[in-house]
Amino acid sequence: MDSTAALYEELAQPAKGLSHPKRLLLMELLAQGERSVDALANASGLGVTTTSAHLQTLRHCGLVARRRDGQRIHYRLAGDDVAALVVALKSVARAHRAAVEPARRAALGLDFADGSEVEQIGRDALIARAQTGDVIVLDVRPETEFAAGHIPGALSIPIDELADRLNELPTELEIVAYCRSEYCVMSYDATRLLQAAGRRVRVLDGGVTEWRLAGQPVASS
Amino acid sequence: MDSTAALYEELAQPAKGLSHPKRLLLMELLAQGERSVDALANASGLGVTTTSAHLQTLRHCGLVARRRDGQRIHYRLAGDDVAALVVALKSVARAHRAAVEPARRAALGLDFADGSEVEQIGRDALIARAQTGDVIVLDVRPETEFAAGHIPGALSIPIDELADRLNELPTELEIVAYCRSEYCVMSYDATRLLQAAGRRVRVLDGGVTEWRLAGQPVASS
DNA sequence: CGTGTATTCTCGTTATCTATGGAATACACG
DNA sequence: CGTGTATTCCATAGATAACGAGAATACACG
Repeated sequence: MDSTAALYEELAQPAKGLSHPKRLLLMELLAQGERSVDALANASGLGVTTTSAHLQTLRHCGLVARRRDGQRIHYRLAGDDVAALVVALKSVARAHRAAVEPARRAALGLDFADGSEVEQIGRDALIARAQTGDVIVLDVRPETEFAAGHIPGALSIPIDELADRLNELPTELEIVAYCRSEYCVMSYDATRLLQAAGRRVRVLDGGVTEWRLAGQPVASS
Repeated sequence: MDSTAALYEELAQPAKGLSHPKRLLLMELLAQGERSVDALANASGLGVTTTSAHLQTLRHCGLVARRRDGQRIHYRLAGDDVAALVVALKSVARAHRAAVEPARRAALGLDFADGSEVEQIGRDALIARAQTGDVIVLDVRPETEFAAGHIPGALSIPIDELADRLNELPTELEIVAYCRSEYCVMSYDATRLLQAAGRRVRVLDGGVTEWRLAGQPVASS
């Protein structure tokens, strides 16, 4: 193998890491903050062994780094450029692959019998609305992900607990729900639940990952 | 397979396309402009059958599009977002994989026994220098790629012909050579040749692909 | 409507990747 | 220093991908 082939072999490695759907899912989870192997296994539905193997692959591709803390090992994205690469990848897929949009609508549950659509709100529009104070920004991700980084001023009610904690949401204000990313189902599930309860809800266009990469502030703890 | 898995399967496809070194090389060639299958086979060193198969793969991944013109079929990148994705991929590889830098230096021939380094010049610095007019911008790619798009005002002398056409370059001006991209060897080969002939040469940091994606003007024909 | 050229298709061989169970390792805790 | 937990290593069977030679297809040209 000549040196040029060797160079392209090296340059292609990160793409190899992202080329498996389960690894892409792991990257999306890691974009929410660092996580241990078995937390990732639980969240992804993979076996621990398989998860570990995929994380090794991602590490050798240069996409993730890890840190030991006692018995467990926490993996994290290797950098913000990696998060941006993942977002760019998904954006290219959506723009140039016809099969993505129906798959997205199916996964997010956007195809209603009555033809209604979930209303979205852009980042800039949300920022403008938030300044007038007449909107509740609702983070429906699990608590650990909220703690690792969220939109300043957002209220945290994980999707699993939302049905039982409806009373924490003032009835007179519009709600804007968000979760991990453009392709995460949680904010859409939350919207259906809240709409059934008679609330006015919109979904933020893009999750906290896109928010952060756009240079918007993120609060933690 | 549930619908979420199906969605990630779809989103990962473009990465699958970029995950093979030869396909990444084809993408780099296509970033210079559209090309027929056998032109790509020749330029990449692959067999025609294999090249065609890789192009099919890239097409199904949504990374390239094609156009029939008589007997031949011209492939092209599916869009500028795709070119940007490829650049971002290479950038991530370089930033997070230790093996990339030595492979790059080996492929570009940057390791000299005397420890000397090739001098680079950034885009902004080149633009500033070009306005004073005391610099020759030299495009050393094949003529067809120059025709498809080049830096305005650049002089075209393909690397193969450079040794025979040295007299076309004024001796009193500094030369800035460029080619396809950050990882393309041609401008470095040209630099060595020109330095041996006693010329003062620098290499543009990034090729015409990065130039275009940075929003700089590109001339064609 | 035959001939030549460019591209794609078919198919078989070989190599690589994935998932998983069980063993091995690393660390914390009493 | 044994026990329990988290992670990685090892071996393997099944699936998928790469390559190239030859056949088939699509088009241009006379």
